[in-house]
This record gives sequence, C-alpha cells and structure tokens, in this order.
Amino acid sequence: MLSRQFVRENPETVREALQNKGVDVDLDRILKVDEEWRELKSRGDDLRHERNEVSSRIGELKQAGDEAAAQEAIERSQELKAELQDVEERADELEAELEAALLELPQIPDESVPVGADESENVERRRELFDDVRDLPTDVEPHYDLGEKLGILEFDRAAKVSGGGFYFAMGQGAQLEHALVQFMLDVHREQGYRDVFPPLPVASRSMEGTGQFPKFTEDAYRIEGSNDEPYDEDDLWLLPTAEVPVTNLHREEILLSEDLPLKYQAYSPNFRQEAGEHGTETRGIVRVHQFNKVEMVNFVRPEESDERFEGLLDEAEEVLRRLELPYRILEMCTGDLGFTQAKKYDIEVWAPADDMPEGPDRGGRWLEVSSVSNFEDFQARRADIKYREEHHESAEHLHTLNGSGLAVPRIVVAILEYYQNPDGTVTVPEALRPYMGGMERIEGHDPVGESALGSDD
RNA sequence: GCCGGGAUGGCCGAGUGGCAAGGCGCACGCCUGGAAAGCGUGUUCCCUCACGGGAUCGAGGGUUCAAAUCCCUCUCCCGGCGCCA
Repeated sequence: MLSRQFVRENPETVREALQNKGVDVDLDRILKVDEEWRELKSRGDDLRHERNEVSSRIGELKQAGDEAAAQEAIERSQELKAELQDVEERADELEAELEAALLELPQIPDESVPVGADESENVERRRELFDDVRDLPTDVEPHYDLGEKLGILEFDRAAKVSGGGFYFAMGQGAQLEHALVQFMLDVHREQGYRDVFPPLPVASRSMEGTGQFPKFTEDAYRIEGSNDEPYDEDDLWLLPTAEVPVTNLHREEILLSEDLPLKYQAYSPNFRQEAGEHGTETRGIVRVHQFNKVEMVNFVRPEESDERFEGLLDEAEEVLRRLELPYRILEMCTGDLGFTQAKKYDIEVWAPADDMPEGPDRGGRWLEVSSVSNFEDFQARRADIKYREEHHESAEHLHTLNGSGLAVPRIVVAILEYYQNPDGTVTVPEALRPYMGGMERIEGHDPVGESALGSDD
C-alpha cells in the first residue's frame, strides 16, 4: 500500500506508475476523497476540542457544587455531540472509501525497471551453465511421459482421488521431492536462513497483508464457503505461497535494528486454483493445484533492500548451480510486474523436452522456478511491519523481499529431462545423492495392478 | 466443548465513571578529572507550513454531558475439567 501522504504529494509519480503497470484506477477520485476527508477531519477535531473543554468544565463545576452552571454545560455538550456525530460519520465513510481505494493502488516500479507493456518486453539479463551441457538423448522424453513410464508420477489416479490438476509422486519420485526440499533447506541454512514451518491455512487479513487480497481472490482455495461470497478478515484460505504466513509472522509488530536483516526460509505445499490454465504448456506437473516450494523471506532496512535483492537472487541461483541445471535470469518490465512488486527477477530453468516457441534456440523451453521480488515498503505498510533503528526513535516501515528457493515440481521436470539417459533412466544430480540414500540413477518401479497386465513395456 | 481469570506504551505495571500513576530500557543534557550514581528532558499514531489540535488502554457495538473503568458481541492468551491423533 502506498501512504496517503505519498499519494497526496506525488500524484504524478503515481499516475505514471499506474500507466506503466497498465492499471486503471481513478486517481483523481482518490485525491478528491482525501481532500474532503482532511477538511471534515479538521472540523471534527475542532468540535471535539470544544467538547473536551466543556466536558472537563462539567467536572470542575460539579466538584465546586455549581449544579446550575453544570447543567447548562451539559446541554451545550449535548448539542456538540449531535453535530460531531454528523461530521464524523461522513468523515468515517470517506476514510473507509479512501482505505479501500488505497488497497487497490499498486506498488510504484523502481526507477531501474525497464518500461514495457507485457511479458514480451521482459529483459533477459544472462544465461548460466550452458557452456558445458550434458549429452542428451536424441529425443528427450517429456517428464509426464517418462514419469508415468517409470512409475514415479501418477496423473490418472490423482484425478480419481482429488480431481484434475493434482499428481501423485510415487516411490523414487516421492523420494526425489523430499530430497529436493531437504537439499534446498540445507543450502539456504548455510546462507544464514532460519527455518519456519508455517500453518497452511491463513486468514483473509494475512492475504491482504502480502497483497494477494482484495484483488486476487479467485485463485485461492477457500476452506469454507464459496470464493464469490464476501469474506471476513479471519476467514481461512489455503496458502498460495509460504510468503503469506512468513511475511505476516511479524504483522503489526515493531522489530529492533539488531534483528535486521531477518532471513527466514519456509518449506510448504502451495495451493492454487489456476482456473482456466490447461493445455500443452501446462501438461504434467508444470502447473498444478498443489506443489512444494521452499520460500525465502527477508525483512530489511530500507537502505539495504537494493543490495539484499541482488543477494537474494544469488541465494536462489545457488540451488541451480549445485544441481548443475542450466538456467537464465529474466528481469520483468513494468507491465509484467505484479501488483505488489517494485522490482522482480525470474529464474527460468531449461527443460529440454518440449520445444516451445519462446524457448531457447537449442530446443526445449524455459520454466520459471523462482521469482525474486523487492516489495520495498509496500507489504510492510499493508501489514504494518516496522522497525526501530534506535530505541528512542519512532518506528518506520521496513522493506520486505522474497524469492522462491525453489519451486520443486518444475525442478523435478528439469531433472527428469536434463538428466535423462538414452536408456530411459535418469541420473541423480551429484549434489542430491546424499539426500537419496546414495542413489545414482532413478530406474523406476514396476506398475501395480490390473492395468499393468496389458502393457507391453 | 464447559467453567474461571486475563489483554493498558519498546518492556513491566497501577488505575472500578471526570486530563493514562510509577518503574525498566533507550537517547540527549546537567553534574564529574573520567565513569557510575544522581538530577532534568524526551521516547505511539493522525491532521496542520507552523502555533496547536485530535485520537489511542485487544476488536466492534451500546449506556452516559463524560468510558481504560459499566453493558453486549467477537478474537486471542492463561488455568482447570472434558474429548482426542
């Protein structure tokens, strides 16, 4: 959320940001409501001032035993009360409208962010680990076919049990998920992160604190009731990312300067409805309703957030460097920045099987496995998270950042495809072997059940 | 789930209808050869260029000229009982 004062004093900056982000909000209306509110507020303050004076006079008069004068003052006070009620009711309405409107204003992009209309104008910053790629089979099999063939991914049974868009990881596939999670947590722990295992249901108020709500309710899983119905601030939703509980961990708190920078990492499953997202680009486990992810969340001093942003990117990249998976870094342009973000990088891993139009020249495609964002004070203001530099100073909003480190299923896709061997087995990346009981290759499992009888392989 | 007790500033803590005590911490000043101690000032948010004013005692509503204080609803915490993987 932008501060009222900032919007009031920098309307042109806000207007430009709205345009660059492609957001349509009636800024003039907000400015007008703010001005009217301030007028009413100062009128109300004056009335209240008078009432306070009358009120304390009543106390004095009563104590002095002057009942007649006291009665007169009480009548005056009653008049003021009625007048005050009028003014304040109107002021409260305006303030509520103002607050609601401010919640819908997006973060201002950082000055350094390239201006662009949509994702086609994002800027590729660099590619890593492409100098010495593995020898791949002539035809790399897509992860969904290979995964089923190896008996480590189950889609039909997941659809039976839970519905479309879910998957079972089985046997060595399940081991791979666990291994990746533990491996990532170890890497980030070395980088100074403290582990958090959060509650999976989060209240609406928390979704608002990180900026998912009020605009984006349709993608969340609501625990009770329908998404179309109005919600209360303590209604529960399944978390779409651990960013929500972890950032809200310190909601309405004041941290001390010695606490900062504060680096948390959280493994959690993530739940997203992904309405309407079906097709060849999302086959398999590329876009599912539930997936594992390790998320890094940082709380920092405002002056440190730029530097921490680059550090966070490097911390996420470290996972791919150790897994030896080729990837690229993409910087989002203004039009592709999310609602809450001032600046954002995506890390996209190379998945060589399916050739996609937007993929690299050598074939395959890019899969976003991490999104590293600087929210500056946008979330901190919504969630009211502050810090105090010196104990006697007043508190100010700190900066929050986060980055996935990383999304597990898409890493599974990259491993199944990039580490694929001509015989249909998959080599386990060396860094991961200690987490897989020393396993060097994923060779899969025999099928289970009647459906296995007619299969010819 | 039932019964009881709670929620006051960065922290502790008094306050049961009439301007929210006191202590700790922190900062600055005085004092001192220097320090400690001591003394003084400051230490929430909003409006205002400022002077100043307003709000604030878990949240929301009510009673009253006036609510931290009385009444109602809710949230969370603590204790006891019950149930439970």
